[in-house]
Amino acid sequence: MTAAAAEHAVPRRILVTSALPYANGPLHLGHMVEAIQTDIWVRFQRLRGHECRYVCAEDAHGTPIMLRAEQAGVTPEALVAQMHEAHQQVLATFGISLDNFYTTHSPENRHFAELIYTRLRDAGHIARRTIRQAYDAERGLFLPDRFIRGDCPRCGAPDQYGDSCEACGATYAPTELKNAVSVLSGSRPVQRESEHYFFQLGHFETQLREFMASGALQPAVVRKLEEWFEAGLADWDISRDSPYFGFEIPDAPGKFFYVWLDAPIGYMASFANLCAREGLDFDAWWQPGSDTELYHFIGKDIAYFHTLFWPAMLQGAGFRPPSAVFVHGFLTVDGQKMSKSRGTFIQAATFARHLPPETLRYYFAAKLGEGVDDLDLSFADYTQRINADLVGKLVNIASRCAGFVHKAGAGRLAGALADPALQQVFVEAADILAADYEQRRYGKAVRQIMALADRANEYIAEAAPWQRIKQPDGAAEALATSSQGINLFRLLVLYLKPVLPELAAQVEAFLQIPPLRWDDHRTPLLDHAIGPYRPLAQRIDPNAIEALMQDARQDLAAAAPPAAQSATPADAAQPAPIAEQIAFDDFARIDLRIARIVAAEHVEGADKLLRLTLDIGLGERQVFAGIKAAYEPASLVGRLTVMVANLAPRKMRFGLSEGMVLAAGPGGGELFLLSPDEGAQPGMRVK
RNA sequence: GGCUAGGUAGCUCAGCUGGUUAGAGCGCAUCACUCAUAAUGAUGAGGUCGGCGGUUCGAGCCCGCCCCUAGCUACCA
Repeated sequence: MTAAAAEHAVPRRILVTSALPYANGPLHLGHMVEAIQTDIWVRFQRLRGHECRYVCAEDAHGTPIMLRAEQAGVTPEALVAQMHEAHQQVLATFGISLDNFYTTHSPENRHFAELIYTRLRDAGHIARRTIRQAYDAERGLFLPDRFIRGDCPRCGAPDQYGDSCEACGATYAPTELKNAVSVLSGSRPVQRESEHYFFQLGHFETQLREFMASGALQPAVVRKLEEWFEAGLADWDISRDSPYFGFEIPDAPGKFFYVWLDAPIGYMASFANLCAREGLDFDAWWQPGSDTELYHFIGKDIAYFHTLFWPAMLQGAGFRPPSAVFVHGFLTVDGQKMSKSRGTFIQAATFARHLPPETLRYYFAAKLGEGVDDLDLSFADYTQRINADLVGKLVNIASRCAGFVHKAGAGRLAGALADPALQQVFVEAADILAADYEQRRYGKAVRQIMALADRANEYIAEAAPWQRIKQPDGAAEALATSSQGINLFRLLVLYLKPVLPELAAQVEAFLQIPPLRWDDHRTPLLDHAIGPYRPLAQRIDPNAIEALMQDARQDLAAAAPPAAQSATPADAAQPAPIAEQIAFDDFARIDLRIARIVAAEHVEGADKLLRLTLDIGLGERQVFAGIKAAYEPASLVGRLTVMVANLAPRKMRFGLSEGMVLAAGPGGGELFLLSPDEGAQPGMRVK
């Protein structure tokens, strides 16, 4: 259906979701890309007069939640409730117009998870197999790969995750890891057998291929899917052993649904909860062949779950598949991946404390398209764009016209348009803009709207009401042209209303009109009293951005887990807490020696390492030190420092490292080697 | 390693099935205006379209190789 046709057809019934945020951390700006993209689409549909419901929920289950709650000394339910509250608040701050923000730890979700599972089971889509898995005997639970760390079996890099090596990129099974330890207890994981339940995805290949060909997916996603089809559709492990925070599988005591099974079912649960509240007919929306539409907005990282497992689960259990899945890319900040260690990790709530949330909606809208491309938040670009587009050209139109409406017309708009042809240009843009919104080409829509704003400013410059009004009979003309300007402004605000609902509400108040609807673009506002103009948007203060960045860094320091291992360098400003007390004997076991650096050189292929040759009196040792960013090799040669001499040698990709040198600092370029005072000699023991 | 997406002016991005001197906004320069939150208007400078090779009468667009960025590699959530 084309957008133009849709406008006059019967209202569509549309259910929209965005991905469930996980209840183990605050929402960040990456979450907001998705929430904003979804909300703009939802608001657009409603503006057009369609029935559009938007639901989401807290993703409450899984091992990380269980452990985090335990660490905080609260129940998982309490942790989830707390995160739920915080997430809901942030979403509201950004104007995300959810009809329901529910939780996967709910009776409705248990009901649908059990229902879908039993239907799949009874239809023969569930298999059972015994698998071997790493188990933490001390803590009494099975370990996900990410909870096992050890040395990479290929390159020997220490302290790598159980599934892949960050140093050399190798992927492997956690059993292949050398010196593997559980990050929970530090104990060595043992292998233990357990029966798991599997969803047989391969049974649905035909339906999934149809789904893929139906136009429900973007071209890039289809190509990715083809790759997955070629690799073969493997069975999906949907069970986890007790203890696990989630729903117990009905016919399997001690087995729980894997969090990813009940997470998407949370869309249904949230909607069912809404239905109960508002008297909607759930089945009318979810039964096969329903004439309602169902859309999921997701990030590209979870495309697999939403384009394979989810449609297969739905169809296998007798529900309708999604009408489409809309996949978006990731957010980068000033060109860099959002990362805690790089300090580019910005919480949504922190942003909202310093900058108006609607400006982020505008900025994202201006850069979002229908593709899966990543989106960069460049603060310089953001500032420029908000100041130039929103304040300089858009709001300025009202600002420069309103005065003349009051001076020349006592606050009442003229009874006729001064330039019907120009008005018509603006009116005719509506269909194209609607099509762009419908196809999620928000950036294109915003560009066109801003081009129209340029036209409006040109018109006003040409009409020059400030000159007309000085002439004896010029008042009527000044009123006519400034009224025309206000009408152009009104259309621009209408077209931007899905993006800027708050601004639109302010403008509706200023114009003293009921809430704008899409169809209103056909009817100009004539012979109508308007209120006095008040500034509708403020320029971005560069200091606010500086303060935001500072706060973001503090959030990180505050959120840094006080865990024993320090995989990421701590913030320099915030000294790490003192470690656990040890006995003198423990200290005495460490053999520290004065060492002279006799050679230092770059290591071919290593990003961070320098190869040091150390003289410790008793011979030479080779040590690889991760200090490349902080020191020029030449500057090190000849100087004295301190090394741990009795550290077990570590085989690294580039050779054997026989000890380590001592340095302080957060890492990167900020590292400071220790030096002994004058007189120390290589080989002396440090006590 | 394999795969997916991207690499176009200082910045952010458009460029339809390959077709004449590659576009927009911002920024910058000059001029104009002074109604407007120093906002607006006019004019202008600025690009070997990541690199190399190929197909073609003709390539930003097609093909091959290479470089860079991001992501996926699905029993991490």
